[in-house]
Amino acid sequence: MKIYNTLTRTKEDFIPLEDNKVKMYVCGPTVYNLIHIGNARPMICFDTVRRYLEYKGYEVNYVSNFTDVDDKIIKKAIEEGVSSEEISARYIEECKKDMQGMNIKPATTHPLATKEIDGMIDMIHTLIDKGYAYNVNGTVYYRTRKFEGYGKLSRKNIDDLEAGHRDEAHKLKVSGEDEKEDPLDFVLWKPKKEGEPSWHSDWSDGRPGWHIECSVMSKKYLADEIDIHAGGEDLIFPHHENEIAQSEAANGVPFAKYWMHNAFLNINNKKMSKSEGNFFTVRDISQEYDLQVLRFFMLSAHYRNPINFSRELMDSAKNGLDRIITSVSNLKHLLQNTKKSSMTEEEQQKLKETNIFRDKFEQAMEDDFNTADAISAIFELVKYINSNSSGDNTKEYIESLLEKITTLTDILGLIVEKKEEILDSDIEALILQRQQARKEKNFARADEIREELLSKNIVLEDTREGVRWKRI
RNA sequence: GGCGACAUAGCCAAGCGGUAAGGCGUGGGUCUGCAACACCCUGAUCACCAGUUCGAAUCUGGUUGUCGCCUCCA
Repeated sequence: MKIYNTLTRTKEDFIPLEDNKVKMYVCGPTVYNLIHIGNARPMICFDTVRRYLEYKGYEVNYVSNFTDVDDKIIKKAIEEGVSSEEISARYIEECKKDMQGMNIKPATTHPLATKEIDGMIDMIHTLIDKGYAYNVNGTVYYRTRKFEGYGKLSRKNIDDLEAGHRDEAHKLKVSGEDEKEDPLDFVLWKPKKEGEPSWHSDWSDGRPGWHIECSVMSKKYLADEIDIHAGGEDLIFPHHENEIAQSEAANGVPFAKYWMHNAFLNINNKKMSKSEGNFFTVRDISQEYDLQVLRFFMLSAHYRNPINFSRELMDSAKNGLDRIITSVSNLKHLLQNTKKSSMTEEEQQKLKETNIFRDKFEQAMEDDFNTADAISAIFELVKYINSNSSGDNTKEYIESLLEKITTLTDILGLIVEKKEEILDSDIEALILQRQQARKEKNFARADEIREELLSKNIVLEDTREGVRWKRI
């Protein structure tokens, strides 16, 4: 299996630190609002990575945090006149609902920054002791130049960073800037301002900087050295660069073996932002589409390529996903009509042929999780199934086909089996009435009933094996 | 200014040196009482220029264009 490692900018063979185990950390959202569809991309991509690793037999310890102390949370709390905890608790709940809709597995652990303050204080002490950090009037800074490998992930030259101050940014002097030994230094601990949540420390009553939390949670719930650290590409600098500086200086071992970063999701080729008015939450999208469509859409491109989001592309994704769902529901429908008997020789042969699609799927996933290619293998399997299954087949054969395809869709986290829904008895009666009318060639009445059911979002499809219906 | 990514049919998107996967859409056909589903058929020489090679969408150099990071941000 190959993984593109941002650290080396090459695809590398994946070799876990511990046999059959994977320690994986994914930077999670700051919970000050409903998550947006941009937040959804890393969640979906790396959930899929996890699912494939598990399919391959690895035991995955998957940790993803919620950042629940932050300027934006505090701001929102002040606006609403409630506590920061209330804001973060609310949006963690909402986030979990969205994740469920997108069929994202809960992490092994979802740590909260505010519950890990002690660990952060400990690590900051270690960094100070080792000379990598210093306290100025209650604010603790990381001594960036002291860390030799600084810039190795983002490939930034430490001197360019200073010289390259952008014009606008230059004017915005952060308060406390003058206290730093070096403009490059970043905050590990800052004193509270009036009304802000705070914790006691030797330096001041205050709160941690953003970067330290991931270093600490990764260490606590995984290990000093982990296999995979992932997140959006914008986190490469400064967030992940700083995490490396903190963790490696404190722990004395490499932080993460593989760094994975997903590209952005854009709207009309522009970065999504509130000021542009092209901002969508996952909740917005769920009003109009099943979130499975969003998941399928995200996976239809490689995770390292930027993707564009639009209604047209979502509609296209919906139609594509429906093709897979239809094929699966067709198999389930056949299952109710096949005679129970063991597979014929011909069927066994055909089943064997489907292995090429599974192999193609795996090859795609082995190559840095090429989900776009993996999906094409699923479509080829769909076509094969549609052409090689009918009411004449045995139950065992149809069941095997069903298992083949759902194994693959499960890896991508796509739910393609619709729940068995009980039809209301009067709807069932209408379907029977329509069948009777068709038998009597009273097609006008038959169409009338179909229209009536359509108005209730029930679509009927007449097949050789009887009437199939679905909700739309 | 520094660093980086990308450019493949109407749209989306694989491809990583050997003569262009897949999906959506379009048009035609088969099946069907009709419809839907499904199936068959239908489309590109890969931004441009130059080079390396027996051979390039795939490698090198250049041109043009789009985007991202360098600042909170998935």
